[in-house]
Amino acid sequence: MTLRVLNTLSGEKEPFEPQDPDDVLVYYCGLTVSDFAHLGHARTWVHVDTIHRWLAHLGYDVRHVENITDVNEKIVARVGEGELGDSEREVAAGFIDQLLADMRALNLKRAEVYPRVTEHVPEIIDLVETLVEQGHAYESNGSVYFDVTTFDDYGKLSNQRLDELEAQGPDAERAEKRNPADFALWKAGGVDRSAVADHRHDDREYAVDDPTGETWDSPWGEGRPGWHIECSAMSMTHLDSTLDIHMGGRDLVFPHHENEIAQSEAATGEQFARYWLHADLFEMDEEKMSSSLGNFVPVEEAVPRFGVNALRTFFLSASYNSTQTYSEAAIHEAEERWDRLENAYRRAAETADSPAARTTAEARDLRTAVDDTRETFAAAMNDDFNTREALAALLDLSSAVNSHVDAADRYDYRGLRRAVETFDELGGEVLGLDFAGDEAGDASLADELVELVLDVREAEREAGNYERADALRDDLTELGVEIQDTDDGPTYRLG
RNA sequence: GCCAAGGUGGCAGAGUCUGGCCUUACGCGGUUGCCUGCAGAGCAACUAUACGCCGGUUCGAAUCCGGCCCUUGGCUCCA
Repeated sequence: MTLRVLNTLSGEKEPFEPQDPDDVLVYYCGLTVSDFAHLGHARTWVHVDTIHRWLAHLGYDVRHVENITDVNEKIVARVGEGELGDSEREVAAGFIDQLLADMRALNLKRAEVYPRVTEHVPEIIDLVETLVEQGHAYESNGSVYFDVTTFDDYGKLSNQRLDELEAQGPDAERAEKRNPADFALWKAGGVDRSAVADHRHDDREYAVDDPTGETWDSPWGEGRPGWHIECSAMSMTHLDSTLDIHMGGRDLVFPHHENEIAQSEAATGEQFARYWLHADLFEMDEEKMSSSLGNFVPVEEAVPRFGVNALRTFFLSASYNSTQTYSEAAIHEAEERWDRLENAYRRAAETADSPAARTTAEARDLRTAVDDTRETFAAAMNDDFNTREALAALLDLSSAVNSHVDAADRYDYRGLRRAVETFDELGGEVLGLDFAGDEAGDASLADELVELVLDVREAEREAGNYERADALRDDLTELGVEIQDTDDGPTYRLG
């Protein structure tokens, strides 16, 4: 069973074959740090993370690089607000800290490296020089532009035709360009004032009227890197001239990724990325959620509110390559699904530990269900990362566990253990759900106290004092301890 | 205008590439029964024959072909 992925480059699902059979070189276009990350970013992250996890599960050594763009007119505009920092670097640093915290909160696997533009200016200048020497780029007024007419394949990713394209970039740039679709590799002088003005929020006061961004020396004078060039320079620096997988949001296909291909392939003469995977966008009221539209829910707010497991389940309930819409009802539904999984997990783990559990020759129903789940799950993930079906497979296993525990008078120890392992491996390792989270940490004293209260409650129940028993349960519930009575006695979960 | 993705039951959302073995996948919501001192969790069943519209191909189409309508995204910073 081989992995097949939808490649934007061909528009088709293709068998996945990395250059090296053991490694996968993954580059993910990360954020520009001019604002807080929102649920739209979170959704893409979770899918990229799950793809990473599945590749690792298949046995590949995943070399994952994810850039952070910390040079941008929008960041400079934030400097002008005067509250977040006095320089482009300072503002960026604050958002980067938050970004990394958000990623941890979402239980994302760490990338090998998170390269930043400010740390790679020499590599960027080298690459631009190469392109100028090759005749693919030209200087104009101290800026350097890529000449799109020198790259025959321009438009192959987004199916754009040069003569249909509208001019890129701010007005001031256009006069300097040979062709309307040429794009800046290097921008002369300081920050583009008109671009900064565009990014300012109208309803804010500006402490600094004329903020400036950082500039660097270059063969063309003082200046700043263009938007697209950093991804080419950094992916070549940290990975290779040819990537196996390049991922990003659908909104980056054009012009960002198209331009990355042009400048990279022109410079190296090699294919830039073999597979392009694009995550579709997250919508809010039939509009994409975005910082610039102001219609976003920050990750920082959403994680504590909904919980990381419910959020991941929510995002994974739709394909990475289809759009998804924000709605509290939908997130609530995902929370219910997650609860169902977690319930079955605990039930399987607890039942396996009960004295009535043993391995018998008969009653193989659960083991069969586990095998089915693993097979269905793998088939779903191998079919372009169909996470919704993968979740469905685990939910089927949940049903099987529940039916088994409800129906059997002797529990299948091995089947229950295998169910637990499967939840851990597929739900935990691959989908990034945290089954053990509630029991982790130093809850031992809390556990003992809860058990003490439950013992008292059991005694009251046996004595028929249901009012006192229920009062204890209510009190525990209020403290965030959920109680469930089962045939084998009460169980609880610390909220 | 050009390019791309999509329109599936009350909601959400797979399936479309590789026509039938597809089934209101999985789940949420609703109803009923079982279990329970109660609650929760769970189990069983039900929720009138859904696939944007119109044609076509086919023994057979959600799935293929043609046309049309609508939505979203990109062509300006963007995950």
